[in-house]
Amino acid sequence: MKTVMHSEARRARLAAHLRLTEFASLGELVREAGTSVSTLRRDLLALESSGLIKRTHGGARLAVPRAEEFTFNRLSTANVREKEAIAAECAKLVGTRQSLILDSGSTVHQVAVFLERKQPQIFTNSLPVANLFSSSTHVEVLLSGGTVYPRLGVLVGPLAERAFSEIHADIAIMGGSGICEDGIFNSHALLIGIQRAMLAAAGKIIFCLDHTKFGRKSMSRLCGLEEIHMVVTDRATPPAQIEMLRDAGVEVVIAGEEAP
Amino acid sequence: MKTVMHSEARRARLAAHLRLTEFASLGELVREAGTSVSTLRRDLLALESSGLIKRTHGGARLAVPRAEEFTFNRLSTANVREKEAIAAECAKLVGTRQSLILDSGSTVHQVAVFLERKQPQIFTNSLPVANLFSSSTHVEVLLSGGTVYPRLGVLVGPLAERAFSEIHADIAIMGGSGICEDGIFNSHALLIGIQRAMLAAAGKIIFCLDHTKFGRKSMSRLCGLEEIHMVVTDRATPPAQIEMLRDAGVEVVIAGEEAP
DNA sequence: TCAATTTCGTTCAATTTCGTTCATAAATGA
DNA sequence: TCATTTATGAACGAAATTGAACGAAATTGA
Repeated sequence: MKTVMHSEARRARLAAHLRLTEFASLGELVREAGTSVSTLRRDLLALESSGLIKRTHGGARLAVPRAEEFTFNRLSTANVREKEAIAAECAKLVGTRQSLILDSGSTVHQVAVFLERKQPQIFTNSLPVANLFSSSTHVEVLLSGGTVYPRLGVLVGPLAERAFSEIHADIAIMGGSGICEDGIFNSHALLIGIQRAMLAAAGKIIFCLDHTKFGRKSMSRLCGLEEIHMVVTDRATPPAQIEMLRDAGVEVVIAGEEAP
Repeated sequence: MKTVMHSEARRARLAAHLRLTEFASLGELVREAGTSVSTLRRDLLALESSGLIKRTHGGARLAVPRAEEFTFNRLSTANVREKEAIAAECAKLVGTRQSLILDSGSTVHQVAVFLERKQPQIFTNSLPVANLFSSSTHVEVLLSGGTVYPRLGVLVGPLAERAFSEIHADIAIMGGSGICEDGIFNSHALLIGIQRAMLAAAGKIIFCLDHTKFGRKSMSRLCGLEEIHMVVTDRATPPAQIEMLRDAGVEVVIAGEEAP
């Protein structure tokens, strides 16, 4: 798989990534391009002189910002660092051209950012995710219908729920607001029905939950631990909690733990 | 399979590979063609002089990148003035708290911009329209499901079609690419089915069509003039065309005619 | 404000790729 | 059959790309 990518292809890929994310850090772009920092800098220079992007300290951003869309603002989301690590790790679990169900929520949205190269087929009720790929030809996005929930850009209601009850996907990548030995919880009661339909429609269920979600319950219980297959979290999660999950038969992946 | 391929066949194969991958490195192309680097270079030279591809350092890329079929941003900037006038006029036809079906397309998108104060309930298959009301609590947006059509951000497919067949709205605000005495036409065959469902679901049907659309037919016929109730257009539309519409029983509103 | 860290831009050596030339093999036509 | 044309593969110097190093500039945190 040691294919050397050449400048044209690399730059196209970088441009695509930036169109997707609006802004990207150096490290992110280095990972995306698979080259050294020097080369990446030269690429960014070229893309900048072509007017496509603007370079910034520590990264680059799209020259012409995308139209106002539902999109998760980096600054407005908490624990960006951890969520990015979790997202990158979770994306590694996805194979090429698999069909995925993507939950709404900021962590899962982050996962989507890393998914383009996997050329997945995505089912989602998240407008931000749909917007992310609206200009990508490599990713097929099927949006459930539903009423747009203001500010979050999540599609809710019976239309959304029914859409998921009529499909099947290889993997569901989910989020939640709390996890403990009693199961997984979510704070939006409106979403519970939809999430249950998502769980029922997927062959494999992965939850992305940062350490702040552990040991917490919130309003509505979504499902028990026995219904899920895998949890991706960060290093700050207490070992006892991880032990508890593994005892319950849940596979746990910890982002940022080196294992070459 | 170790047949000596003739240059023609080889080049066709290379072209096909590039059409598929957009970019390809030398090594990749050598594998594809099964020749030495020298011969491959000569092939690429020939393909380049035929205008099909562009050679790059380390490989080659397609001369005309695919998937850039139509970016209606540029096309629409030409008639922005007219479209805005039409949109403003069309928005005046909408009452407070009515339920609306909004077609995809740039003109109808413009109408949506003027609709917020009417506090409408909107059914649409247009991602840009949904995004427009991202922070508005006055507008309720119900998005049809469907596959996201790249670049345009339109939801298409059976899910979208079915969504509209199950609802009813006071008014449908529609767009098209051509209108003449035979009816209304649209260039995207994918959308025809959805638009028909929209028409069937609305009590009143308004088409927004600037003067460039008159007297034109395009690929697919959407409906006859007897099925629609109103057309909003601009002052540059020939009077004969307007007369024709009125004779057919269609109410015509001309944007920018009244003195305020 | 100052110190520590990160990022930037430049230079330089190493590698890869390009274009040209040359020799050989196959195909064509007399 | 032989000469001529065409296609192919290899070789080699020139040019471009790449990755690392290092001092300068900017950012961050106290």
